[in-house]
Amino acid sequence: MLDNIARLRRFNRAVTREVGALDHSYLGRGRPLGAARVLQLITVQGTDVADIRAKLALDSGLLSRLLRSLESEHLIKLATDPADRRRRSAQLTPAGEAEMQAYNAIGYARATQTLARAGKHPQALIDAMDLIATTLLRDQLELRDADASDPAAIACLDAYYHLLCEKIPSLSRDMLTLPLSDPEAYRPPHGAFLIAWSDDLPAGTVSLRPLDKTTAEVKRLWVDPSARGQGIARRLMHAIEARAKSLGYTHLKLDTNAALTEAITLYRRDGWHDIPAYTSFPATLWLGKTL
Amino acid sequence: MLDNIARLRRFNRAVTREVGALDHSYLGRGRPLGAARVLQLITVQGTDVADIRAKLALDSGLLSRLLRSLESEHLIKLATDPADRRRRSAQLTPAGEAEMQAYNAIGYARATQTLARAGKHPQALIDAMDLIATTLLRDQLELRDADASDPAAIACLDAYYHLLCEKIPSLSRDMLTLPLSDPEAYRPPHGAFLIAWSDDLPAGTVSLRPLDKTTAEVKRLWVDPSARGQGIARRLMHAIEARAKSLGYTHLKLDTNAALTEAITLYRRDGWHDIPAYTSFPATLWLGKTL
DNA sequence: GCAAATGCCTGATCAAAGTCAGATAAATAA
DNA sequence: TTATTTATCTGACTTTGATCAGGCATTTGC
Repeated sequence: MLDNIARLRRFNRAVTREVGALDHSYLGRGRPLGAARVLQLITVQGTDVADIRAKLALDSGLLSRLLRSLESEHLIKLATDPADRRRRSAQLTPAGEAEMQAYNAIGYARATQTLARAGKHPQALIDAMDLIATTLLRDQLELRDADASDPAAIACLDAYYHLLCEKIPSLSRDMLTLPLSDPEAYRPPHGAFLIAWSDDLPAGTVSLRPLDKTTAEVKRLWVDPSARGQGIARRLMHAIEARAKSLGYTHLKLDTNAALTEAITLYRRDGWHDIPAYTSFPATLWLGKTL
Repeated sequence: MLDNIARLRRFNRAVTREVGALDHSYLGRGRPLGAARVLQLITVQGTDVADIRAKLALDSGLLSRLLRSLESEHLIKLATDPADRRRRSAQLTPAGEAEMQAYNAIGYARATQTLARAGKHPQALIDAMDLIATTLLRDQLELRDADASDPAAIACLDAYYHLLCEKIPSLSRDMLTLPLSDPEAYRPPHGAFLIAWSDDLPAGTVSLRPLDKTTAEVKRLWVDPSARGQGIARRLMHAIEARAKSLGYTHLKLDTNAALTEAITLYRRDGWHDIPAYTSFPATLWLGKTL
């Protein structure tokens, strides 16, 4: 354990250097770091000023000035929120978009440089970073509704299918098509599609579709490998069960494959019980739960 | 690749938060961060002011003022270096030591807290951190001479023996004793013991002991698992060969076990060739090289 | 021996970031 | 309605960190 502390402190020092170097490179565009950080949170669609303040933990006075300095550079436009006219939201101008692109290019270049230092095993470095990011952002995990046809949803499902094919040898990737043929089934008011976000990366997903008036089916529970062991699957399951309840269902079903042992352990521990088969291959196990 | 960049940037954000939180907790002792950072580099034995400046990349004027502020708090004493009276070195006073202890306690507490967030697999988190730290500090790796009876050397050898026992089933840990029975053999002017330091963590080691006037033996090449794949073993071997040469040897020998395949690949690629057996179990392969 | 370089110190100045006490306007609760 | 809360802005101020030019004592190179 003592040794672990030494390792952790070395990590802190190494990463402080790295972050410092990144910050320094962000200064190359003649703008203090604070302003650059604020700019990077502003989107073309418009970002709530309150959101920025919360994310960066800034004093309202300081943020106000930073925003005005960005406005005087014509990078953003400030507008009052029509719904609540005390609130303001910041919006990127075309010039602001170009400036963002420039910052992204810097980040991209530095990231490439960092990966190049990984030597023979760049993927191992990325995996390690993922694990750390997911762990540190654990309490920031956010479950949000998505549409089954969103790019993020499709990316999750693709990863999920990939995993299935690895675990179930007799299953081949071309038996599973994307996007889903029935996205409508996963939309309100009868279905749902939840994504668990860690920062801006999808870490897991689960979905719900109607079977009949009182019964819905839980489909495609998936958690990114780098985010396992943190209870994300359980959070997703609890969320989707709560959603099913609020949509008026009284019974839930799901089908799974005996190869997915961790998931099955989770289901059973959460009160799911065996039911008769209601689907075919690749399903080999069928579970139900009364809400 | 694009996805990797997104992952890397998420890592940056996660870790910036974490480092920021640590920095913030260091402020709890009524001293600006700069002064705290300087203080943490100063030892009871005395630290060269020039070293501090190099490590923190500080302006000499700024450092001078920070040192004086620490001195006025009676935490350090400044003395001119007797060997070069332009140089100065800073030394912790007892009060300074106590203050350092307090900072260490803060770091320890935060580290414990971070590890607690790792959930079921804290060791996986530490391993990931190690991999990242070693990668990022790759160009800061420093080879330094050590004594075979140093605690750091013994820790390295212990890890090495552990690895040997894993790789060679018929070998048991109690057949290998520490500390070494012949530390004298690894001291100048006839032997050497090198440790590769990544920040303040030993990442690898190799040693040299005399066999006769013209021949020395390379012993115990080891690289920490978290630091593999970065050419550290090769750097250690090249350094020890250069050292052997400068000590006047013309021939090198080593014994190893067929189970240590990566090491053997390295030896052969670096011009080592088979020689007759000159030791017994656990050795199963003997190599030589002419300098 | 002397010029140049080195290591550190001093004083002046600056930008960035953060803090705080109000001011203003809008929304909300009583 | 009125009082309170909320979201933002403004102005005054401070600390921190950084830069730069010059000064001084010492060491090094020739």
